[in-house]
Amino acid sequence: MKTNVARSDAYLRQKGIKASFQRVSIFDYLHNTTAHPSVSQIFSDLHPNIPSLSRATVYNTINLFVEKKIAIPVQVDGVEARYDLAEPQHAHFHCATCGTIYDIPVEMGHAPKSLEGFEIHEAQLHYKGLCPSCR
Amino acid sequence: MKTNVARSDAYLRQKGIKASFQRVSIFDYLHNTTAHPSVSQIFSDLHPNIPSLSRATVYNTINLFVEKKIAIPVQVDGVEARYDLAEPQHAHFHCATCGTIYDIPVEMGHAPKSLEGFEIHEAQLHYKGLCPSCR
DNA sequence: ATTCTTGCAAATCATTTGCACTTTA
DNA sequence: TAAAGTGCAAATGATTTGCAAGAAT
Repeated sequence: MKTNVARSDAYLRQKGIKASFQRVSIFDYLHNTTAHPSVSQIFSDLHPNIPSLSRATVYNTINLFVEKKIAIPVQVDGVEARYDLAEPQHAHFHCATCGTIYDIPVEMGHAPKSLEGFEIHEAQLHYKGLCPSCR
Repeated sequence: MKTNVARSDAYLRQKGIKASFQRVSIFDYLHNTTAHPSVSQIFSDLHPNIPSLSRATVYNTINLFVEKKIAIPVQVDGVEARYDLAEPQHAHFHCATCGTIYDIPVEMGHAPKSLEGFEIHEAQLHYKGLCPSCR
């Protein structure tokens, strides 16, 4: 996985976020994984390289990213939240056996007519079942 | 709200669940609300009528219901889970302002072709935004 | 009588917060 | 050097668990 700190740095600044080393590292990490990691996973993976890193900072950063619409929380029915970069609209498939979350491209249909009168900000489509390797 | 304890009782038994007073009460409660309550809400609402009720029992019962596919957790991006009876397929709309979760009837489309090879057990469609009263 | 359920309290786990210290613009 | 970010430890809140007492079959 090639990281591009300079680009991440610029991207964050453009989003109005001060680009600290920790933030760039976390952004870069999210950019280079398809694992939809939890805060714990992010922390565990980055901690060896950034020994001073604290969980609180990961939480701070992730919450900031979500606020700025850079990342979105992926709801799985476990306890801890998992995160994805806010990329083009796609669905998620959560494998009940291995826990992997797959990105599924979809053509997001029009909202159902029953939603007239509502102002939709976000839509999430979430599947659960068995992935090809686990079935 | 008319409750029908006898019917709830029979329904639970048919699902292979021993129909204790607490379980029937909780099932009945879920049956008579559209609020998609959290465990805390269920507890607070039932506790006055069932003073001995404990939170642990509500958790036990809800988890049992989810296991038996009688109820489903509705993922909102807050902290606590909220629950819905597993009724015919519908989407949820979560109002960012008032927190209400609306049931939205939808014609669940066919799964995207990118999901070939996956075995789908559940699909959830979740909207977030402003409801008619809050926009 | 045996088995399952309940209720309480303590334990756990994810997340947030307060505050002193450090970094950065 | 003022403002913002970080890290630690303690606090909070939701959920789970261990276990003794109670209810059901």
